Amino acid sequence: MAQFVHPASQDITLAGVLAALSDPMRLRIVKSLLGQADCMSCTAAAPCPDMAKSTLSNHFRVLREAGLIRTTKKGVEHQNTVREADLNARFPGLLKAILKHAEEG
Amino acid sequence: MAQFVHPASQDITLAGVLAALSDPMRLRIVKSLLGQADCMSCTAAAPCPDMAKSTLSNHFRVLREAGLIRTTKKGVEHQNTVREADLNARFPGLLKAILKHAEEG
DNA sequence: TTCAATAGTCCCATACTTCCGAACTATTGA
DNA sequence: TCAATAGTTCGGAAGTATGGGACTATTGAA
Repeated sequence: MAQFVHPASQDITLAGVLAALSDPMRLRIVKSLLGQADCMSCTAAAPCPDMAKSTLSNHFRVLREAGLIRTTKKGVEHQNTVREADLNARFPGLLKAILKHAEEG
Repeated sequence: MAQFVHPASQDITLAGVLAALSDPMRLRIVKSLLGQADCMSCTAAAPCPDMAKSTLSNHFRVLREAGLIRTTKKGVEHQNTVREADLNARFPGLLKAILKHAEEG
């Protein structure tokens, strides 16, 4: 899946993670993804239906480049998952501590 | 001290806190402030000596408006403290979880 | 096969932020 | 009263985000 840029887990930075999650839309995307056991397509995880496709795509790119999610292509959809294990290995407890406080939904 | 804008603790938002801390310089400022028992002036907490005064001032404004620090004026200096109690009341465990991973220094 | 539909990405113009230097304010101390 | 110090505010240049439209890739149906 060389078409997507996924940083190695040791390259995930604290500032990068915080910057990625500091956008309420992206926080909601990550929360959606964690709520699902399975992968989700971009549109399925979209925080609001009226967001432009390009903007949504951009948010996913930011999350990917920050190392928060991994995207693989399956047919016409892209499957996204939170890189929970990598994140917990790099910054133990951080993701949980942040998402605990993300608004209910 | 009406000259500074300090949000009420219930107005502190998760996105605001994350955005404020997603800048490495501001993360270092907060880390410096927490390392001190006492208040610190802006320049004393400055993350690097060659940063423009206006930039530093702006970082402190962002931290203030996000509710991370409180600033009071004392003579020619401004005294800054982290609003630890407010933050812990609003988002228990968050500040600690983030700063635990901030680079050593 | 070809064609339409679907899911995302890429590109670009506009709008918003951030950074810094310079000018400004406020306080202190000589 | 004047110089020095600590920050703030302003304005322009550089960077970043947004969303519309064109583009690519895959699927499923005719």
